[in-house]
Amino acid sequence: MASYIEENYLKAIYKLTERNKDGAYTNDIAHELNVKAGTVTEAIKKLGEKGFIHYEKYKAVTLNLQGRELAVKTIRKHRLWEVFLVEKLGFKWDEIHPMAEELEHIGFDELTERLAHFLGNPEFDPHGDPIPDKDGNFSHHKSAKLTTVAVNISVVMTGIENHTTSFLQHLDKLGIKLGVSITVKDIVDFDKSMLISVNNTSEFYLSQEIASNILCK
Amino acid sequence: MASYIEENYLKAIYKLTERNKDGAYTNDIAHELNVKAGTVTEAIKKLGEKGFIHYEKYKAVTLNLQGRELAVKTIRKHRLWEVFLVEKLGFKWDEIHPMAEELEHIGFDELTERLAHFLGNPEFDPHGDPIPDKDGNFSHHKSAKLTTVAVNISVVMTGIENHTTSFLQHLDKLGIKLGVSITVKDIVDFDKSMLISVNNTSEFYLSQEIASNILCK
DNA sequence: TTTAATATTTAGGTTTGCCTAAACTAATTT
DNA sequence: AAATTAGTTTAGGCAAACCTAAATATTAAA
Repeated sequence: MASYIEENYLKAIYKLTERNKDGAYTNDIAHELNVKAGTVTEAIKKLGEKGFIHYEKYKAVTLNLQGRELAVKTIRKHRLWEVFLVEKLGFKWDEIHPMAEELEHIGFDELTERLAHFLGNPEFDPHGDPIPDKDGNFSHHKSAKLTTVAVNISVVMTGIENHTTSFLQHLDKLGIKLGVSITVKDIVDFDKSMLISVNNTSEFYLSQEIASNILCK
Repeated sequence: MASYIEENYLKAIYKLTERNKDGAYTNDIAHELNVKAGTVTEAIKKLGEKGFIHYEKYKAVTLNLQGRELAVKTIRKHRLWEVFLVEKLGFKWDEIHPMAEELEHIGFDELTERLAHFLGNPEFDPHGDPIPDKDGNFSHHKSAKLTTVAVNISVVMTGIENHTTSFLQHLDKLGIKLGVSITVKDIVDFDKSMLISVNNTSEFYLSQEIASNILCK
């Protein structure tokens, strides 16, 4: 049995380990969960004793099998609920995170699987992130950052690398959402900003900062 | 802000106060929540300080406006989620309580209202219990216990007074569910058991104990 | 009305999860 | 290699919820 809070630690460690293969550092976990470093130390020590993670003093922690399974299951639930909130309840993609953050801790396997079935076993959530199946396997669309796309090439928007509300709302305002076609019309030499067209209609400049957070294929 | 646990105290007090207008007693709350009496004393003392209930030493506690609103809102969420679980995910009425018990604590008004709308603003949950609207008003079907129905009278099954899994499963086995028509064919003088027919097809005897937990109109 | 039984509260402990501040370890710079 | 800086852990505290057991109140019975 893992508590609500333990699940959040495992999720944070999972996320950080995706970026840095070595594992997750105390300070980074603390920052991720908005707690202080000392709190993290005692939490990860206990998670180590309980067999969820590999903990050694002064080293980055990594998930072991049990911990990874729980983290992935929590991510699965989070993303399935996000699909529910958008597809069934009509929420927008920038509104759903806090709700999914609570719903993800409801722990009944049968509920999760029936929810998945009800939603048509979706493979991606409303932000384009893959939803692991019940065995923990992720679909993979081999997408690339918009910044890697050359002039005159058209691509399809498939995801984002930044999930903040302000970024999501800005994309909304620009008409950029999952599935739209983006054509790179020009790349400005000076600042690497891009002139793009969306669905061959609207045309505007996009800063490199924004473009680098948009995934396409 | 009230925690998950505080909401459960308020719900328990609400439930007990429905039965006994004087209010809820420490021991009864303890029994309802599976905690010890001493734990309840400190909990209700704090709920009193926070302004959710009226607490006086050695007296039964009652909800004040704020506490009642929160209790009713929690009941609303519980019953809406139960409708979701049965209508959308296909669970049976005897399986849903534990899941709803967790879902009821997800606290986003917008989510609750959209869920209600998605479900068609139901007035009753899968057990026939009324779902309060967003202002806390309950629909009322003026139903009576099956034991009060006379011979040769037909009624419609509208609810239950016992929510245990075993009772629900037994009703399933008998084909008694919300909406079926029940005709009282005979009442046995000896033990007040009833010979009934369900939807004018199957016919069998029902103990007084069971009949007294079935509501009809 | 005194006693006995029942219910409630208080007191002292535990665990979990958080905090701050001090102590320690590791990494980086000079 | 020594010293400074950055990161981690330890220690001592606090609040929420729970426990058990002892002390009080209240209620019911003799």
